[in-house]
Amino acid sequence: MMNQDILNLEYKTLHVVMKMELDGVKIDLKKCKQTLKQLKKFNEKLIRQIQAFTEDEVNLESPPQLHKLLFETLQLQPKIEKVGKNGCYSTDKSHLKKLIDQHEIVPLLLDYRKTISLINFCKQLQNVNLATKRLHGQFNQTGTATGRFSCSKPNLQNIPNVKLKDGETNKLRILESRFREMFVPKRGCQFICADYSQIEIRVAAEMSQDPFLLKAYNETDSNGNKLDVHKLTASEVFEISYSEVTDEQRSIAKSINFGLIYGKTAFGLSATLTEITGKHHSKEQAEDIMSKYFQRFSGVKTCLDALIDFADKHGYSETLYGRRRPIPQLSSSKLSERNAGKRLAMNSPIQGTAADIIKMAMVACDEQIKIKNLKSKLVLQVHDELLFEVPDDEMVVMETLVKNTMENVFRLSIPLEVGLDKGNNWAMAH
DNA sequence: CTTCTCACG
DNA sequence: ACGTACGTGAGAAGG
Repeated sequence: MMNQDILNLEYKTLHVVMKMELDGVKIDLKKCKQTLKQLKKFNEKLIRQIQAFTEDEVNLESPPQLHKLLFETLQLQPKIEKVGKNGCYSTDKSHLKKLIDQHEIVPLLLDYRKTISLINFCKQLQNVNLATKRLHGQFNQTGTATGRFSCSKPNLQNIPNVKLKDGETNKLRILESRFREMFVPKRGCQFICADYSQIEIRVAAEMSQDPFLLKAYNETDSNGNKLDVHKLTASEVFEISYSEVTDEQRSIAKSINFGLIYGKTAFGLSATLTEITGKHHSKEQAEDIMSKYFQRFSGVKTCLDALIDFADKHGYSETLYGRRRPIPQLSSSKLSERNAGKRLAMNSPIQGTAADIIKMAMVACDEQIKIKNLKSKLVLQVHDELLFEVPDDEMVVMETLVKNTMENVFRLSIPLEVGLDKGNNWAMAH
């Protein structure tokens, strides 16, 4: 059963989405073709290098054949791993990285995978509509479990997002960084890209009313600068002063903050800690950090428990705006299923509330554009981000319109913050 | 049709 | 004891 507020929101959103799909987005086909050519060349070279290690023809797209090549022909030693359903060791990126020192073929395989993936993106982006010469993805408004959009034919919500650091020379990274540059505004226009900053953590702060989380978003440091939520978390968990937090400690705190949204366990956190620090961290060490976290952020703990209780009692979870998601897993007889249900009960209201908010923002921005008789168009939505195609003479008014509308569309006890970028392509580089 | 892998938030 | 972080779509292989 759908709540009336949500139903109204969806009806209003429908018109905005329809226009977004019909308008589509312009692609720099020249850049796309050029990149495809370079990727193909790069890919052929990798194939030659890889095939040199074996006499057999190996289909690198086949995990079973790759398993054979690595662990039988080349005798690599898998690390503490179990086999999958087809009796093979996993050969995905994270597992290959662990084997990187064992054989020079491993980095080549990683690059090969990357080029194949990027080549497919190139092919998809070339399928522009013959009449409009633009790309028209389908934004599916219904169908996801949480209220988010999905996008298909092509999926415009998973375009590589790589920002190069100064002096980066890795050729594949450079090629990968071009993909958002292929999305360009039409003549006489610029893009405005507006994204909500940490919207899910802010929703968690709102739902929990946890004093420390509220403080992170409501208060400033002694110099009047905005606080960094991950840094504040680190200072609480590691019991040090805010200014003493190291980059590594901040990065650990960040993974805790995101982890809480997903119902991460101590086991999962220990793996993340090992990855971040490069040193082994036990489950017990992770448990220590988590218990310290929930001791300090006790409001978060209470909130997550309440979300589980609510879903247990009703059989569904609910967002701040009343969107529901049934969670039948909670009444499963299998413990692992029930645990999965608990994670959904914690995550869905948070992810779903963020989805509600950006739908409201899409509607509100569309209304404002109409009221002011502007020609600016919404061209993409990527979960917490809106991309507008804006005529040059509307730039000034649109910048404030978009930011203000998005930040004020739904009032929380903490501010919603929107980051705004403009440029002549989606990468906004320079 | 299912499994694996990989891109995004 | 159980399995281990949520939500998506695309492409390829293998059955």
